[in-house]
Amino acid sequence: MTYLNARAGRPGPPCLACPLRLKPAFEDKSDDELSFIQALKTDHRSLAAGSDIIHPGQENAELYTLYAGWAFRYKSLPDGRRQILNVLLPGDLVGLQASLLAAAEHGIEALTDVELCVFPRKRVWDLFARMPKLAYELAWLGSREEAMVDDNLTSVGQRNAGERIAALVISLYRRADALGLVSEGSFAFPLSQQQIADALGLSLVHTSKTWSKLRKAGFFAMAGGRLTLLNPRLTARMAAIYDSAKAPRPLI
Amino acid sequence: MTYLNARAGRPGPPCLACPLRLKPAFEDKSDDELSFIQALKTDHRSLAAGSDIIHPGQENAELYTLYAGWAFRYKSLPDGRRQILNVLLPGDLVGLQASLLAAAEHGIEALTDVELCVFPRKRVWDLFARMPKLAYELAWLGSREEAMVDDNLTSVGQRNAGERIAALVISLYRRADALGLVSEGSFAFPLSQQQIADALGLSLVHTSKTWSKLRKAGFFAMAGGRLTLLNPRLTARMAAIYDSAKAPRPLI
DNA sequence: CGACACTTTGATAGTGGTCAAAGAGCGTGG
DNA sequence: CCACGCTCTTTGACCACTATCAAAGTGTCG
Repeated sequence: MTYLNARAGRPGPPCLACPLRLKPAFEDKSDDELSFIQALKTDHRSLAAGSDIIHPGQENAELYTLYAGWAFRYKSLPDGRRQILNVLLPGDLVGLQASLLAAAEHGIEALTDVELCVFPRKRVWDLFARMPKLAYELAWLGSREEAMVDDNLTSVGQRNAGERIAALVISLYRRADALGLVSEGSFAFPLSQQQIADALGLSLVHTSKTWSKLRKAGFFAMAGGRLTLLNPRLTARMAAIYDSAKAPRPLI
Repeated sequence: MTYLNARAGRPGPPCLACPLRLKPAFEDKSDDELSFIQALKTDHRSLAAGSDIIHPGQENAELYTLYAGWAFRYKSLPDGRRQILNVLLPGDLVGLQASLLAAAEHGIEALTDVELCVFPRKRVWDLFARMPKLAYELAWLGSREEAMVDDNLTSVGQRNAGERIAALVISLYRRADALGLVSEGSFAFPLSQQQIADALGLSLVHTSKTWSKLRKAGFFAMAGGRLTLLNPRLTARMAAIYDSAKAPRPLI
């Protein structure tokens, strides 16, 4: 996070060959649409972990696509408290809200080193004018992000510490899985406990205690920055808490 | 909320004469766009307070505009806990997320008796194809709603009970004010304490205690279902907590 | 090895939850 | 007109979950 804070200009692969297209989570695009996107894209940019992709209050924010790495949206209060609103994974749109609204009401920070595809704000309008199908998908992606914030809010407002952590882990596991990022039940989990605390509205200390309680109860394990979901039965109970399906019992 | 649960067919005013257009909050539309909207609108519907506008899990939800009254989006957990995600005021879009996503991941309930303008889901696509400017505004409204959920999440995750209530009251006051719903410092405030609790992630009892503490401290008063913001100095301090401006002190 | 960031643990305090019951407000029906 | 039932609000007592404070432990990197 020191010397390379905004390495730009590296071309990245052409959109036609974008590896994200291969993932099951991504719909097929027509050649027309792909070349339009390709023309829209003005840059491929790398940022180090910890740097701001969008500053709080920034005007004229650009629109990005997260090509590689993790990021998160957050909102700060004047006294330093901050809330992580949602986590962004490869393929997610970065800064749609900021590019539609006059000024960003939140910040976006790189959680790991990231690579971004850059689309200038002005051309977002072109996209609406000329590629309604893509515009529709943009709106769809926006709704999807809102649904994730909805989930988080429900967690933070209604669940206790253990349930919140379980829900977060499961949600990230599923999203990582959909991207093919899970191998042998484990996936890279770059969130620090402070960041988990900020995402769940908990204190760092309580997060640490609850986190290790869940680990010791056999829900999951951490090793080498990777998280493994253990014990399918327990995991299923965690999922029951996460899904709107069946009645929960206390987690621990 | 008994006999009239979905009185439909009443025409409502033509969009050209929509009273919401007169409010400063609403941008001018061209005649073209207005007649397009008018053609899109298939119904004008009344619902009683307490009824569901969109059921949780509902598929093929229609898109609405809230013509009159208040509503709220919510999300329930299997055991009955529920989180109110945001409050909808006249002029707000209802069900954008539900109409873009395959199935609604939340419910929307009428808080007061409401009147809705109905737009069929299928035609939302027409709007993207033929009226890019309107589509852009739709996406803009979606981002605006997400920003409101962001605020709520930050409140619930980071603020204590008194601050949460203050932030909610101020935010609603400002929105009501922008719609011309405030007269002499007071506005209709139809939320029950249970609903406030559900919105803020608090228990009913604690909400009641904190609410009356704020009242007794002279922040606001309730009478006849209307809330009055008292004491500009205290209000300014409440606003300071709400705005991302200056460092807060304890509220009470 | 030391600096630094992050995690863990123990002790203590407080915000907010739960339980229980009483008080207000309001429409319906005797 | 008042009683009854219903919903919503208020209050008190008690307890638990979570925050705060403090300090030690672990790991990584130059």
